[in-house]
Amino acid sequence: MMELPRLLLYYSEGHLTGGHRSFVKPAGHNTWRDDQPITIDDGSGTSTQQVIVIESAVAEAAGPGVKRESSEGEEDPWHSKDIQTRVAGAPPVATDDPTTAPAQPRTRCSITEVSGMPNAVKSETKTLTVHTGSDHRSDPETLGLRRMGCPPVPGSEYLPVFHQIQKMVNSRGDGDTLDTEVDDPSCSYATEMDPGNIPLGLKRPTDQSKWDWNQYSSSACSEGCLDKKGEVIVVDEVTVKVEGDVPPTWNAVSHQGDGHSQGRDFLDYRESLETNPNVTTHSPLHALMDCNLVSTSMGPSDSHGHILFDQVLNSNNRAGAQAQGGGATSGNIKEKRFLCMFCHKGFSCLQKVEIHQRVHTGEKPFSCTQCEKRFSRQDHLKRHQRVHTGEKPFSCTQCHMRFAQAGHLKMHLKVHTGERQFACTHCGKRFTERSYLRIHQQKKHSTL
DNA sequence: CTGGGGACGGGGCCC
DNA sequence: AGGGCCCCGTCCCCA
Repeated sequence: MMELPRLLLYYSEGHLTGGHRSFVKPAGHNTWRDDQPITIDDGSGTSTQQVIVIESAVAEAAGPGVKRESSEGEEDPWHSKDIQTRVAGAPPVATDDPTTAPAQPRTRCSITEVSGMPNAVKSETKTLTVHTGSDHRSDPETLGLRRMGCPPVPGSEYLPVFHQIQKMVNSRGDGDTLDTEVDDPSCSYATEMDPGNIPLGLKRPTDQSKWDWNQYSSSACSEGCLDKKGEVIVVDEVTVKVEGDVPPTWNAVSHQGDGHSQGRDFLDYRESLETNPNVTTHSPLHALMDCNLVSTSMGPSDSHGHILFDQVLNSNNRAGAQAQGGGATSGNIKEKRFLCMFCHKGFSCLQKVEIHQRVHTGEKPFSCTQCEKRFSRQDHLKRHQRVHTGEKPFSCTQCHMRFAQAGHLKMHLKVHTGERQFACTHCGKRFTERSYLRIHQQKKHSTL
């Protein structure tokens, strides 16, 4: 059984925070490189944030004024069983049958029209059902992409398409049709999405093992999509109950490691789903992924669509969820209720998880005006710019050396103190830095 | 080879 | 909530 979740859907249109910028990776490049020219989109356009509150999500779902039109979707064996975030009273609309509907959109799309909001916001969205990975595409036809000259790309990643969708959403703020804003610069890559013109790294790899997460993140995330920050799905707490035990893979070790490997796991996972629509998985990552896709389809989404499961998303799975983040969420879960959709690490607030997710997406919204270098964080940019200004605020009191970073000074002070706290366990040799010790051990004791 | 410094990524915390 | 700072870690380059 499950109770009726109260689902809050946030998304912003071109919402940029803190100097947030989108960036458009040049076509043909699969990874971000510092030396690559990048088109900066300051996102000076609309920056409205819209909130769709779907209360109790019963049949009337979003309540008065909100019309929901569930399209074909699919039953998710896992989510319907284990997560049960599905709206109560909204039984599975359709059973996923890849044999009968192979070309069906794999996302359940709907049009949510929120009345009472300025401009009578209409938004493309999906039902809030969390689907399996085999259900993570929006229907391009439903979304009017064909009319926009953006035919669906078989097997291609859909995030840029969703960007299109978002643009449509923007355009529909005035009640216009979906086909507006075709001249929006962000649509420029729409043609790039054409199957015949899509060397964007969006092709699906034939060999999953060779699939580069950067390829995904840089293409799908940077293809003009990054100006769509802030969309959030918050599965509100308390009302969500979860049935079933923690899936065995919930604590799987496969989602550990560095960010890219996490992303790769994430992608490989989805890849497997795409290549095998019949695959049934129980990975929570899967759930997160699909949630993301739900948010993605809502409009401004991108690969950074934030899946923020509130603290009791998995009231029964908390232990697993805590373990999942490598212990990152093992602290006060109430304080870290925003989960990274990639690694499930918990953060205390939305912005933190947004920033953190750049680890996985590779997004670097902050660019140096003097050297084109880009940074994921503003303070990193500020710190970097000391390279250009020559500013060295940190001075040694013992030798008048100056440093641009506090850490440099701290490290330098060891020269004076003679501190060598890192001792080799093999030969006893001591070093001032852990990295020195590590290198020493690699070279001297690698055979041990 | 080692030490020193520069640069940067990421998390946590404070204001 | 957002910005900034501190801290830690890592990598790289050079003497």
